[in-house]
Amino acid sequence: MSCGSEYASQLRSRGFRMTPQRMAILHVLHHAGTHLSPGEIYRRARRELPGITEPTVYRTLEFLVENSLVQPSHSGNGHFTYQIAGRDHHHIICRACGNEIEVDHSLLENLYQILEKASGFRNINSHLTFLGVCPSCGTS
Amino acid sequence: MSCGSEYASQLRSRGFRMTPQRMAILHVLHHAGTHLSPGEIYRRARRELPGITEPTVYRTLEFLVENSLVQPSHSGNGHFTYQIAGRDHHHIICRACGNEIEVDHSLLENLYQILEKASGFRNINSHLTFLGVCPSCGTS
DNA sequence: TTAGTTATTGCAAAAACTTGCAATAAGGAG
DNA sequence: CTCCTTATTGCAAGTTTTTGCAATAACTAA
Repeated sequence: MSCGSEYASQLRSRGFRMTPQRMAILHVLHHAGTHLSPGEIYRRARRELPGITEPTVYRTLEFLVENSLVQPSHSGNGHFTYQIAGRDHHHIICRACGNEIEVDHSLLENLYQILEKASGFRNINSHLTFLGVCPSCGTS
Repeated sequence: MSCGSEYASQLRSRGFRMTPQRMAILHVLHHAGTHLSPGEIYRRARRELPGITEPTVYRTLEFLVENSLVQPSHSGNGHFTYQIAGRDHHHIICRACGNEIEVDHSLLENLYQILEKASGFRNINSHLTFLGVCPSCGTS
């Protein structure tokens, strides 16, 4: 709960409220160290706050993403996975074994500028997931 | 159906079969001109093949992706969307209005090489979806 | 501290997606 | 053309995700 008040004031300053449900989910993500699926988040949050419901978890995650406290990323299979917002990074998942590594955002910064210039879009900031074949699965 | 036999032989040469269900889905995607959600594909395919079922649509899409006849991409909300495989491109979706444009893959080619060199992964070929703010929604 | 406003939650039901398994039918062999 | 093998489908039931709405409770202001 050390970080709770930090999150709380971030939300309050934008006119939102801190609730036990949001705390529980933030706590789960804060201590997970990696991204989790909504189902897994629900299961863990329930340990801290037994009454929490699934719809609340889904809505809360969406809310926290909109407020930049949580970062969504794509799992290989087309679903979202969530982690606490922090250092900007991306993922590469091995198409063969599912193994996954992080890529620092600095490698992509250049591309983002090119994209913004070419498209006219501004403020591009997606978290990306690449699929490839990892060194140990590489055949040829 | 002009293109059907083309697809059929591609599958048969790999030991798979061409079926009315696969034909219907390929036909839908071939004529859509854009990416569609599984639900929308199901609805349209049913017009061509009334008996087709939802599980078949989901399984077929996954199958066609694995065989590179269909290209999956992420919609802004975390779900998959599908289109006929063809010219390599990516998407930028406006976070505000949902408007969406295509970006040619050539802009990213450089990045892919950098990523492969930096990570040791090979054969990186994801279709990417970026989120940004489009020119007409840009405020400041 | 209390009362009021309204953001947020839980409930219930729907929609979207997945899975296992028996029945079917595509395509090759004879 | 007919039979056989087995890839593929449909069915039925499960899980996951979404939605609407009434009840609740966080925060603000007095």
